[in-house]
Amino acid sequence: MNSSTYYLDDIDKKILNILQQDSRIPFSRLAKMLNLSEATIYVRIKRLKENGVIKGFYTDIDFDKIGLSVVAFILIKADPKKYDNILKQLVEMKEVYEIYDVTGEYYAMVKVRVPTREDLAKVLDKIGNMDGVTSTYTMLVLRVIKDKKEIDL
Amino acid sequence: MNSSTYYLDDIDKKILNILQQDSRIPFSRLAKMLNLSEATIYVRIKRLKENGVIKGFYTDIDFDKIGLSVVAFILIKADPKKYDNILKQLVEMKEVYEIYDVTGEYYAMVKVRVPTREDLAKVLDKIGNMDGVTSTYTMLVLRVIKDKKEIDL
DNA sequence: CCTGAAATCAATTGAGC
DNA sequence: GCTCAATTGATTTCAGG
Repeated sequence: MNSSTYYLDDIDKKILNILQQDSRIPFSRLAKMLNLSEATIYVRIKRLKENGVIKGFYTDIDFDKIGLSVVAFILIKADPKKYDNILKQLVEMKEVYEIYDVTGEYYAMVKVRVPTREDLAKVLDKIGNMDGVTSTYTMLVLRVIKDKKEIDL
Repeated sequence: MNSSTYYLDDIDKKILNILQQDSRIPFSRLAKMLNLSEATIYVRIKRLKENGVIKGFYTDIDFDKIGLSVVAFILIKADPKKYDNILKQLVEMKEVYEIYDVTGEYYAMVKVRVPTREDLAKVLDKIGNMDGVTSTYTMLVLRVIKDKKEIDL
């Protein structure tokens, strides 16, 4: 619980649970499932969007199917004075999908996604050669065992 | 490029680019944006779903706003003979959102999400005490610098 | 905060090029 | 594979409890 925590009642939770699994479900079906009017569903979802609880409705694409099948996590150690600048460069890279500031001996962890291993090698070179990067550690993803995008409310 | 790679033409790519950012956009708007009939958009999206390029439509929820604000990545070293069993247990844990088999000195990387640091401590205890887990390394996420869910097609 | 009904707009189907 | 037109179904608004 923190100050920005938004209270969700049971109806909100049920709506969100369903929308997490299928954002294109018609409000009319949601209304039937929850025994409420369409107008209520409409107003609830509108409010959840306005409050920022719902950040957006996205489409999940099979990256393998479109030839982006190499995924890796890279841990980065850096000179603290140059860290901000490194982050800026990482943010700009289209192969970099996620960047986290983390505790521990490494400063940042990034997730990259590329078509081939050669592309990964290029990305590693680029990151390794950035001014201020003192070392990197790469974990190539061999298999995704679990990837749960939704939360149980 | 691998055997399961599915060919996307320019229209598919444009449709996917837009749907990635807003899965609830009306087909009628997509049709206008791409100068095509609604029926064409309809048929294209249907095919992309049937071919598995579109895996689903989901809703992105602000985890912070609902009180799930602690995120960590945990690297796990394990006895190879007991690894499969460890994975099974990790898959069952609701706090574990992602599990990857990775190359390098660690076997697996998992992403966990919990309400508080105490909850994280409990999860770490649980994983550390699983039969066959020889060591773990935890990186608490301090800040999410980038989290790009879509891909540029 | 909810519903019901009206009005507007969108998804889906099928004939035809 | 596309369009047009018709049908069905969904979203949005608003008056009223």
